[in-house]
Amino acid sequence: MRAPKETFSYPYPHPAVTTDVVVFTIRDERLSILLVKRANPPYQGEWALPGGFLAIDEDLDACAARELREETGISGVYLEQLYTFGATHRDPRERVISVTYYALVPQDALATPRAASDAADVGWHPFEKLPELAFDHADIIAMAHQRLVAKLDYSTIAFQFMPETFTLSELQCVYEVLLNQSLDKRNFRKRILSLDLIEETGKLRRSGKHRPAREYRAKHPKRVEIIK
Amino acid sequence: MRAPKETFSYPYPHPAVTTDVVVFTIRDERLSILLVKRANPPYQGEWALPGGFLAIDEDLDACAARELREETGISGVYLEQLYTFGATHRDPRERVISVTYYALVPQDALATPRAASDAADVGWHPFEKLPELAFDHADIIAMAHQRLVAKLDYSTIAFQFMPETFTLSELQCVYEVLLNQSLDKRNFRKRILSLDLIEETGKLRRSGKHRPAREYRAKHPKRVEIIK
DNA sequence: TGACAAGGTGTACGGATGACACTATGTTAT
DNA sequence: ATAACATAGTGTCATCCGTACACCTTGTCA
Repeated sequence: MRAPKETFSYPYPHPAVTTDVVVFTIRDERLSILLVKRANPPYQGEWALPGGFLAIDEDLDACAARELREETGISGVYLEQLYTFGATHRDPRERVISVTYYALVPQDALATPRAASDAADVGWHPFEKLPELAFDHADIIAMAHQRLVAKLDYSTIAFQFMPETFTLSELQCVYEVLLNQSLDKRNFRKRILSLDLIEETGKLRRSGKHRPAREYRAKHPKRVEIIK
Repeated sequence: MRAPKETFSYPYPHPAVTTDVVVFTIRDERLSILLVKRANPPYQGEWALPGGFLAIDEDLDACAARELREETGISGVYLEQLYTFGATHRDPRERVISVTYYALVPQDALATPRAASDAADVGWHPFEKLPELAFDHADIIAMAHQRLVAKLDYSTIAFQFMPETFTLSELQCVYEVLLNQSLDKRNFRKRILSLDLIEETGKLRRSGKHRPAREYRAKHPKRVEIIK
């Protein structure tokens, strides 16, 4: 991919810059994170966040989106810059600054992730039992989780986990998983509906041997608003 | 400072990494920002945020603290990473990724900033009437301000503007300036005291021809806590 | 047609929030 | 000495918001 033997020189040392992405989704009523198994050293064979080096003419956001797409096949999802990690020896090869992002993938995401060239494997891992991770990626995940949970309180970020249409029970389940506590059904519905962010599709969603539920959709599916 | 003629080569292009710092304080009951006038191109003679290139063996936080100290003489203040700006042509010289920070300086800060070698001038500018700024520094300031105001609501960050001892009226003034609205004196005192974060020094602060005020100090001056 | 399982609905209490006005005290000028 | 001044300091009440709580509805399936 890169021209061999060519080198790039600077009058003083430059660090490498990467982006890494913490990809969250909710699967089987558990918060899960997408990890790739590294095909190459360092940390060969260990699980890590999807990510990679910034191209010299590429915006940071574009790099995160590209790496996500290339390494996992996921695109078009909510993606937000998280924090920049730059401890001096976080990568054994050279000085690497990692601009980290987190992404939220709707539950249904067709994308069963596919492994890319530099990944031996790709897969979802429940947040509650993550494997050992390469680099400082465990720290990055911890910070992403903290940010995600904090944002539940004052934004509509949870909607980014929902498919195009969903039921109130499904939405409640997302909140319960993220907050790790059960919520009162009536209070939940009252609060959500008072936000005026969703509307009925008019259809019913049937699943299982019980009364079907009303189907809703977000009025502005891509928008994350600050509330209260 | 750097050895001349030495060069550093890499098999693929690396961006430069800088840190830039938005330094806030409150002066004369106005939110103000510390700017340096650039002594060298690009943007020579224009106002910019203090900041500079990351040393190859230096942590990001350390770089921000060092640049702040070198360019303005300020140290030992609250410093938090804000966001990383990396648009492809934000610096005309080469590709530059800026990891930005914001700092809060107590009102009394002895440090009348002194201009450093690569700055023609240093000075405080009221947030409400900033000059034209170099690079994308106006965007950085806008984001820092947004973050600061948001944090007022759910943390004790405002205390970082206070000197070691202060009166409740002075503290209220800080909140009023930051929120850009006046607050009810009784409700403000009730709320602040209920947080159990400050204690009386036992002394009185006299200023002007009127009743002296009780003096307080923060119980944990360096700590910023999340509240509510 | 009856058991099942989740869907869907309203009220009442308690704590927190916000509005509001007067007295206290040291300083300064006369 | 004392009176005017300017900021310090204090409590109550009404309203709103968050929370706790239980039963009927409706489609499915045996």
